[in-house]
Amino acid sequence: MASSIHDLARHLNISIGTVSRALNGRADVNADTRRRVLDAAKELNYSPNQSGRSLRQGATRSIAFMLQPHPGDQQYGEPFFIPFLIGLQAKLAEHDLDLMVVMGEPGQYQQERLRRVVETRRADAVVLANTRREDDRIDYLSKAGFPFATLGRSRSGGDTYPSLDIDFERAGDEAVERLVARGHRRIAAIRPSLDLNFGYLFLDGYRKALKRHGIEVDPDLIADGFINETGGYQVTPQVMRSKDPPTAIIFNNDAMALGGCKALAEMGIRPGHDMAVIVIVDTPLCRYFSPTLTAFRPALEAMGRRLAEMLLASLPAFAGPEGTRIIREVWPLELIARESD
Amino acid sequence: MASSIHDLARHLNISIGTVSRALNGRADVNADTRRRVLDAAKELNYSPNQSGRSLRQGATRSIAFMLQPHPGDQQYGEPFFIPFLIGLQAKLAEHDLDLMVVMGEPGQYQQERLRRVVETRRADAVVLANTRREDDRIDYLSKAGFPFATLGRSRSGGDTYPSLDIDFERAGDEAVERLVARGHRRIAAIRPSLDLNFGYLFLDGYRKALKRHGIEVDPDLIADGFINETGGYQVTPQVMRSKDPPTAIIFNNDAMALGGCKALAEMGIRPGHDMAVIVIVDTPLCRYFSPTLTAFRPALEAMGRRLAEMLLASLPAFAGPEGTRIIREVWPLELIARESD
DNA sequence: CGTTTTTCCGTAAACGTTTACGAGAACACA
DNA sequence: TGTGTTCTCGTAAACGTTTACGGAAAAACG
Repeated sequence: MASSIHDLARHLNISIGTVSRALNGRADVNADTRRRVLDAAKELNYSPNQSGRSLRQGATRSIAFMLQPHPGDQQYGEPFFIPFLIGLQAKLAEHDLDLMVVMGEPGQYQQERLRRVVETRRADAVVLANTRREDDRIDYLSKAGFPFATLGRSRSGGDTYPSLDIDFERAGDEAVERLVARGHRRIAAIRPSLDLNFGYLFLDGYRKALKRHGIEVDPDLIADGFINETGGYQVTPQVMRSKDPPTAIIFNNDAMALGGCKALAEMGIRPGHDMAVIVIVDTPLCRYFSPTLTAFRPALEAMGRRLAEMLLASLPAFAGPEGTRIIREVWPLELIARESD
Repeated sequence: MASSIHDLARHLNISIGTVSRALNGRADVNADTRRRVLDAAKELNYSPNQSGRSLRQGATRSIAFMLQPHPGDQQYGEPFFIPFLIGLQAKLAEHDLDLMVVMGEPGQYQQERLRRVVETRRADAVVLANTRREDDRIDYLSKAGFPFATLGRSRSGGDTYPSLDIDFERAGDEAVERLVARGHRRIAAIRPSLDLNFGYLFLDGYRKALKRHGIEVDPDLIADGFINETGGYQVTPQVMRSKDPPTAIIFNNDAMALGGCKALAEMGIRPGHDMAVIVIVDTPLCRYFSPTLTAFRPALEAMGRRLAEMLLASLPAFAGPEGTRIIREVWPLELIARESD
């Protein structure tokens, strides 16, 4: 069924070496011979077997994308990652690279799946998502000398790998800026309690902007919750119990915002009327919720394409003449003004 | 860096054949030798190179999942496929199989990507999504003798491959049943205009239930639109212009329902008050929209796991002693009653 | 025409596995 | 002791490529 390079060579009465060179565009093959080989390849419907190539060249031409569920949950933060994945895959496809999706199992030792990919050499590089502040996957890959890039910054591993992140600090800053401009002084911040770096970055921006406006940072208005709807629902009443309650809340996650709005509704507080709400990192849900939620939106698909480029630029096999470059970028978000603030 | 089976054999002073047999659990190796091999493998951190295995065994141990964008659009129907993908990947991982995600490019010849995977033998089998009524990908794979399974039924290819689908016919029937029970007689049906099989199945169930209740099927109440929000927005006014307008609408797609509700709102018609709305195939958006949308929900993650099992059962290399079985299943949906009807 | 260079191609090794085959050693049995 | 059986392991081929090397033929050059 599957024709091999031997079949092709036999059919043309030439050696497999020449066939291979012809197909791979090498210079030392006669123009006429090359044409005959290419024609015959089309006729016999020949494509080189990837396993054979991989073995010989020591490269699989596939990139693994690893998603890690949040501990204690089976959520991966999907609505966020899908557009990113689409962009990533599109750019990789341009380079004839395949994308393998690896998901850590909820509640299992996370590195298991990653190790398997790395040790059995199933992929040439890895893209990590859900980056933690301290991320043992990064430590492992660094130590193993395995190429990788991350979506999100981490403290682990130094500046030795490409990374692409959203400017959460600036988003936190701008959110405060916008609310202050609309007259708010009591602004709460609700973020995930996990060791996710963006929660810290967001809060840095939030604090910075408050200070710039001479507003005291009130610890009672800052709360951490689990990064899903339930988390937002549970933690929002906490900031409302402050002796001087907020008039605005910035949520660092869409799901938490939805849960938070539910909690507010139960307290008789209407987001968009009695309470300004801003979400950092927009997802489709923000657009359809009632009231529609003002949110900061990243260009996720473009980011997927960009991170693929950055990863490729760091791989010796793909890097251009200027050699291997480690690039790190932080992208701004776009404010989508809606009804909730 | 990467240790090979040769390193391991040299280290133990035995042949690579014995090492391989020991690692693969073959019977003809001394128990003591096997222990020494396994220990040394752990010590030297050895894992077999997948490219080598693939080449020798003629199997890559990876399955490709192909998503196809709707023509003229760059949408893949993501919110629907993600839970499915999670289940699929989880079950495949249990069998040490990798998942490769292949996305057709919008506006490009769709089979291109698929051919590449098949011809270069990058995967052992394919799972198709977005199945069309007549699907040339199915024709291609059948003709090529390449193993595959589909999410969704198709007319192409006969009963020669495993498939798993939602019972759209029954959902259409039940939706009508529910609306009739609530007193509705003028019930509209809005479905995608593309050659997607579920649109036809849904309509069959819709018609069947109407007839059972002696309600005439009014062509003015049936409309096709593009399968996204804009499509729903554009086509909904069409059924409202009927001389005897509907009091209920069943949408065959979540995005179309959202667009439809927007159109209704602009006409001063409030879903859930002046108009009953039911959606077939629930997504998270239905839960957060206002009003929340009554919808039929499939068990997508379980379906992903199930289709993986069905595919594996059809593969000679994985099929049990009873041989290769082709299984086709149609799963029911669960009605999630909310505010909109 | 002799020499050097270039063009083109075949040979064979290598990538890391798995596995069919066969052989030596140990054992059982008469 | 001789014969047959069972365990255990080494040898070597094979999977389908790519590529270093060398050599024959052709072209270029003096």
